[in-house]
Amino acid sequence: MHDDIKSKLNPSQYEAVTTVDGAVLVIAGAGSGKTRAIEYRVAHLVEKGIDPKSILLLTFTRKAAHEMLSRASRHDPRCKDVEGGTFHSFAFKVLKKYAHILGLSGSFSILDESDASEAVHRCGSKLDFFDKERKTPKKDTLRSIISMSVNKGLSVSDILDKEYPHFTYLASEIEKLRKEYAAYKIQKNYLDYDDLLVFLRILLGKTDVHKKLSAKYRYIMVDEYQDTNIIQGDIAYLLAKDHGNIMAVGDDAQSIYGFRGSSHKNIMDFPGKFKNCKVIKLEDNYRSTQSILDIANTVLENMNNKYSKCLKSVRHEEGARPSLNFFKNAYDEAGWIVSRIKELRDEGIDTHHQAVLFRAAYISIPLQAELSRHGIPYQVFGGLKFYETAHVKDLIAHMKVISNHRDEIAWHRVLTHIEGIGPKTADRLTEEIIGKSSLAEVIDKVLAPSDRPEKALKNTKRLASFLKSASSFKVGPGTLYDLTFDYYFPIMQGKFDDWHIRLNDLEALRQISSRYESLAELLGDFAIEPPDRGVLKVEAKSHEDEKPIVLSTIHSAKGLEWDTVFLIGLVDGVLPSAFALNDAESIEEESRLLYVAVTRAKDRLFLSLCHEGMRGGISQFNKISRFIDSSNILARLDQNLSEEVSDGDSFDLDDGDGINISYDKDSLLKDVLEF
DNA sequence: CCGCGGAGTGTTTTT
DNA sequence: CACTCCGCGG
Repeated sequence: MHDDIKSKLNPSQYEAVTTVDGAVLVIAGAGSGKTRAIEYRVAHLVEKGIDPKSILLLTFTRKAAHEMLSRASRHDPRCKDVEGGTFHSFAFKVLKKYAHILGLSGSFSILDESDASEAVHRCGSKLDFFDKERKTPKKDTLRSIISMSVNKGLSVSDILDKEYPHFTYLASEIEKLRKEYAAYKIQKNYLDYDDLLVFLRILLGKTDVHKKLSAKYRYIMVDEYQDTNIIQGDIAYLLAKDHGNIMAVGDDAQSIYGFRGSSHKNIMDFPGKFKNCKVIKLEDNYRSTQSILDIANTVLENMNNKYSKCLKSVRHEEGARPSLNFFKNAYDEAGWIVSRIKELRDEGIDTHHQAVLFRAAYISIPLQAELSRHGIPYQVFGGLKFYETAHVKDLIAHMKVISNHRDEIAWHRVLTHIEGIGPKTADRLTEEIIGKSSLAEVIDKVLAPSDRPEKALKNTKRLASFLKSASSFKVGPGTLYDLTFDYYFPIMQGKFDDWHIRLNDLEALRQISSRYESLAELLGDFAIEPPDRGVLKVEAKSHEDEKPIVLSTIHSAKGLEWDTVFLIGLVDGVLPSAFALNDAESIEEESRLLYVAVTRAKDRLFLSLCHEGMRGGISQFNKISRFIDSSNILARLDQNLSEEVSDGDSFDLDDGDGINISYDKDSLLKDVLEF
């Protein structure tokens, strides 16, 4: 192994890998072999005889943790016992064990974003916050204001000044609401995503739990450190302060999570927090050709905050010049990308070595349609998760009330799906339900009485019998799913016109459920480490074993790389996002996002945009992104107009000149109605 | 009090 | 375009 290390790493990587004790900050430019350094370091520690269970690897996504540990396991199988995960999943695990120290039950439920909004709404109603006489923020906005104040460590009024100046007059009331919401969650044994971090910090900072944890985890590693927020930074510090063995890895130029409170200050302050912190820089780029890096470097150069980085390719290849491609509309663009993908595939670049990246998931919809049309399988990362869709949330809510019969948010959802029961009755019943000591009692005492209208009665009975069979004998999550589905299916058909499409998601949920041993585990994982939206099944006749091409938001593409990258939607309002245009700091983050996107490409980079944009149903002319429309970037790109690049694949119709007009409106209507 | 239909609104990124 | 909010009829 040792010779292996020396031959496979450059001197800086080698130093990072072989520094075992003390604090180390690794500043790693894009493509500089950061993942490789972590992979080898984990393997090296284990080889040295360090117990893998005493190594903790905190990453930003579960995917990243999994990737690094499975790579490390190839060097030494013991590496699979290393603890790895996101801050949130780690917090979940620790809190399950130690929540009682904070006076909380270990069987808390996790509120996802929409649950949290519901909860905020309940608290607001209780405080008579929603006054019809005045304009108040919606529940989602309130939740996000409160969350931002937690994650950025600022007061509600600071957040309002910055993000919602028109609501500043409500500052003290929203502050009150924030407190009410916090109290509500503690009382109901709910934790939202922020609480996981906040409570872990309290546990580590104010109790002796940090002693136990730092005795257990002797070696801490944190990836993507530039994307941690203040709370996460504190957690890392508290975990490591007793022994000082911590390695943080990051790149300040790739900080793209400012919107949820990440702060590049963490990375700057890191060396000051730990004595004798070693700082190692990885600067050589192993990934991309020089002409791709030239674009990346120019993006950095154009920013106000200067980053000292200048990426240099060690591949010694100029490579193909990246191109900028203009299209009339999204369909032309999609058609062109699909034919280019096929071309490259025929040249031997497999589709899973290609990726299409975008700022926001909705940008990719026309492309998804085009890929399906051509039978090319694809997988979408980022954007709306399938667990956030209404039908999946519905089904999960039914499983939640079985897991925790005091989950009032889940009950409310379940009850309002019964015909004849509306929000008011649901509130009243929920109130009764949470006073009961068991689900059986709920079924007998609350759901049985018959003082309701005929229709509601029948449906309540159906619910009661479903709950009885689902809870009366020990059913595993798989069986429970089936029972829940049988109950929910007719409701779903009534609620959604497109229920048949939604069945796909439920099928995915069925498969996931059947893999779990316990319901509590399923629900916990579902909130914290949600599965990605499944591969879209496309009948790929000629290329059956073809791996899907990745379509991903730039955020979700972090840390990954492909031979060929298509970056679409390079217009003002998309990248940079319309949301960021008023604020210099946000604009900077958008341009770091562009930096992250272009540095994902190894060999080929295609930038594109289309001029026909839709906003709120009104079409408008899209302007080229301000980041691209600068002479030093344009000079490095080959530019193609859509006429030159379009091929025979898209529809090419003339305007029908020369065909006799044989219809008037009446005869058209007549023909239409015939069918 | 429920549920339907019409009007209005705002639209990112993730755990 | 999709989701939420509001007002009215049953």
